[in-house]
Amino acid sequence: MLSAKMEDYLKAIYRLEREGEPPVATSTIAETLDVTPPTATSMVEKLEDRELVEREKYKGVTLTPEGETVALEVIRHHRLLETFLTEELGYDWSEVHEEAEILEHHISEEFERRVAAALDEPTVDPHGDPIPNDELEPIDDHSASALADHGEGARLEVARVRDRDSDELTYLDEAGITPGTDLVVEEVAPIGMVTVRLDSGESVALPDHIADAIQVRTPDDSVADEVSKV
Amino acid sequence: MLSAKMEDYLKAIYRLEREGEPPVATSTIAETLDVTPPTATSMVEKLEDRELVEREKYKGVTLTPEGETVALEVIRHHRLLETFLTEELGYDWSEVHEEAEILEHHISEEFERRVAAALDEPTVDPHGDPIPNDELEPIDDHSASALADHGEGARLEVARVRDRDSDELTYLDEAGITPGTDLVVEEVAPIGMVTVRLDSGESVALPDHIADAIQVRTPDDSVADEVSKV
DNA sequence: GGGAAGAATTAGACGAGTCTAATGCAAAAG
DNA sequence: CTTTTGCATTAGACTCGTCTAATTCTTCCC
Repeated sequence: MLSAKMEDYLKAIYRLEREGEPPVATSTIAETLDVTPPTATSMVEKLEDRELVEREKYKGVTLTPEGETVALEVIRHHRLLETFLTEELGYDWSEVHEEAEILEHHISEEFERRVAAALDEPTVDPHGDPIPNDELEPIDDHSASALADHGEGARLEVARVRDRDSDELTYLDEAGITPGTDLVVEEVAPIGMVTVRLDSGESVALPDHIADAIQVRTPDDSVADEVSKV
Repeated sequence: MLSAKMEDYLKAIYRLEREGEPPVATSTIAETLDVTPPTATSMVEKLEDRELVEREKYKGVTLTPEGETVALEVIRHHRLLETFLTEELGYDWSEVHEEAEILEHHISEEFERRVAAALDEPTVDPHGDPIPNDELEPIDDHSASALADHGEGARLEVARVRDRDSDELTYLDEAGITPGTDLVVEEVAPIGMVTVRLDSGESVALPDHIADAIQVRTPDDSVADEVSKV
C-alpha cells in the first residue's frame, strides 16, 4: 500500500511534468509540497526504490508508467470527489478542493466506482478539468490558454478555473465566472489588472494573479470553423 | 489536531467503558486495537497528556468529558457514513463498515453536516445503532439483549446487529436477518447453535458466535405495555 | 505475611517523514 | 580551463506509532 504522502508526491510530479519540461527538479517538488529540499530528495529516493519514478541524481525525476497510473488514479479520485461534493452534497464549487485533497487518499476503489456511477460517469469536474479514467488524462484542450494572453475586445469562453486558493475561487464564483461563462476582454490595464465584461453586462476587474487561474478558449470553436468554411 | 490513531483509541475506550466496568485496562485496549500492551501504554500516556483520559497507573483509564466528546464525534461520523453509503451509494449494509472505519477520521465537520442534512438528520444507522449528536449516545435500549439469552419459543424483534466481521453480516443479510426483522427462537441446541424461524417461515441455524452479534427486544414493547394496562 | 502469577510499565530500537546544517556536484562566467 | 554560484545530496536529529525484551507492580493464595 502506498502512503498518502507518496501519492501526494506522485500527483505533484505528474502536474509538474505537464507544466514544464521533465525531468522535474527536486527543489520544484519541495516548493510545490511545501517541504524542504532534503525531504523531497529522501522521498524521491523511496519512490525510485518502488519504481514509481526514474531518477537521475542532481537532475530530477520522471514518472514511470506505474507512477503515472497512480498519479492519475489520485487525480481521478480528486475530481470525482469534487464533482460529487458539488452535485450531491450541495457544496459550493469553490470550497470542495480542501475536502477532496484529503479524501482522495482514503476512498476505496469500490467507493470510486459507486460515486462515478451515481454521477453518471462524468468526464469533467466542476472546475472544468477532465476526469481521467485509467488512461492518460486527455490532452489539454489545445485552444485553451490563459486569459491574460488575449488582447482587448477578445470574445472568449471560460474553459476551466484552476483549483487553488479557495477565497479566489469564491470571489470568481460570486462574480459569475465559472467554466462555461462567456466573456469579453474589456481592458488590459498596464498595472497588472484585466477587466472583462460578462453576458450579464457586468464588468469584473481581476488582478493578474487571479486572471492567471482562468483558462479560456474561443467560444464554439468547432462550430465557428464549420461556419467559416461555408 | 488529533491523529486518526488517537481517535481510534478514544473510540475503543468509549466502547469498552460501556461494555464493562471502567476503568478500562491497558491490555484490553491493546487487544481491541490489535497492538501490544506497551504500545497501548505509550498511547494512553499521550492521551493523558492531552487530558482526553484520566489514568491511574497500573489500573487503567477512563475518558474525560473532552475525550468522550471526541469519541462520540468519531462514532457519529462512522454511523452517518454507514448510513450514507447504504442509502445514497447503494452499498450493501454488510460491507460499509471497513469504508466508514477509515473515512470517519478524514471527513470535515462541513461534510458531516451536509451528509446528515442529505439523509434528513437520521438517528439510527443501518445496523440499528443510534447515531449520537453532540450529546451522550442514547442509553442502550434497555429491553435489547443478546439473542442467546432467550429460551425456545421466544418471539423477538432484531434491534441491531453489531458491526464486526463483514462475512458474518453478509450471511445474516442474505438470510434475511436485519434490524427490524421479527423472529421466533426455534431451538437452542446444546452444541453451540441456535435456530430461529423468520416470518417468511424459513428456519435459520446460527452458531453461537454469530447469534451473539444479534441484539433483540420484545416486539412492540411500548405498545404491548399500553395494551396490557388496558 | 510471603511468594508467585499475571498484568503494566520501562528500556531500547525501528521505519516513516520531516527538519537544519554541512558538504558535494554541475553548469555558467570569466 | 578554472572558479564561482546555486541547487542537490549527505549527515544527523526529532516525533509518531509501533515492536521485543526486561523489569516492576498488584493481587491473590497459602
